[in-house]
Amino acid sequence: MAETSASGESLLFLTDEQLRKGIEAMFFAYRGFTADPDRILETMDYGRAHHRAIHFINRAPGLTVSSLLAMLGVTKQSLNRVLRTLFEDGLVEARVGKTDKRERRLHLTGKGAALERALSDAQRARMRAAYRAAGPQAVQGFRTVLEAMMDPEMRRQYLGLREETP
Amino acid sequence: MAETSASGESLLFLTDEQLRKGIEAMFFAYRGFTADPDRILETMDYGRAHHRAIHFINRAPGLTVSSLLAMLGVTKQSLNRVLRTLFEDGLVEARVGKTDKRERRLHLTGKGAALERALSDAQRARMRAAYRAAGPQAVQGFRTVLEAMMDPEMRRQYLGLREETP
DNA sequence: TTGGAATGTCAACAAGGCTGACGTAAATTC
DNA sequence: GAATTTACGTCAGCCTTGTTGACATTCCAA
Repeated sequence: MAETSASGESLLFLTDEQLRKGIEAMFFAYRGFTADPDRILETMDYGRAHHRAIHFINRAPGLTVSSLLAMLGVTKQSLNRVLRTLFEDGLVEARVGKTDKRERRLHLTGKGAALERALSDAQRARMRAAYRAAGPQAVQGFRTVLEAMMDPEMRRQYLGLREETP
Repeated sequence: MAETSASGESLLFLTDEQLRKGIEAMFFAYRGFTADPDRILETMDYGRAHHRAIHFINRAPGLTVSSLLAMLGVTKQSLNRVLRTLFEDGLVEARVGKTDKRERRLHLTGKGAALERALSDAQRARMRAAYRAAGPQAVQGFRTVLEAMMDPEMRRQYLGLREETP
């Protein structure tokens, strides 16, 4: 089929059919992407929202509630409901900001870090298998397309994250 | 940085750091992926669930409720709530199956097709821009990784879809 | 000192998942 | 021809996670 030989300077890869395939690939792949952590989470009383919070707190320990808010793209009320249960269950702790005492700097506890590891191990295992099956070239392309698909603001977040401990 | 030169036979692209980046890329990109249709949908009284139903009905006109169910991976109660509003609003119609009269074959009406076009135009525009920015090579890799990331059953669905009018 | 930022909280609501139970018509099997 | 299975619809109730709006507190900064 001509459609699979999307190489060189032709624009065959931009046909509506190709685009539709990309759309469906995103849909089905995202399901796979979340399936493994979801299975772990449902045994506890947590959902995907908890996973996301835990992920980003682990990723940038000491981040403030408002930066977490910005990354997750939800309202503070929504995030708070999640954070509260994580506090109560002793997975996350908040330390008052040093320079600005209004801020609450978020950190995983040992217990929280353990759950994070379990979740991301599961998710990484799938990602690793996919990467391995596809090869480095494909992975490079995968990341390139995903970056181009983000909203500009999100792309900034994605590219610019670093440890927040000013 | 060494991490960006994931080429050749090295396995640098399989480091935890690379995998984490892939995970976050999926998260942020999926947000962008759904953002444009979501904006259209919220002006009407619809949500992402309606979009998904409409997409797959358009994609395989005449499919049965149970195959749609299998593709979406939700319960019939959940799908039915969505389908009912689509029937009521005259976007989708159900025709009794010819050979098996228990089946309800789903089709978009003109109105439904119009909405589908609006939604997928918006979504394709972003996908097209991303594809164009990334180039054919990257697109190839993108699709390869996504396919590898799906659950096997979903991969079958993804690869095997065709017009259902037996 | 005063305005605004960072945060928490209460209340109410909606979408869209889920389970369980039940009903009906049509097909299939015995 | 009767019994079972399949394809679907529906009622009821529950949960998570998102939303808006309103209000309080604390603290930084001009």
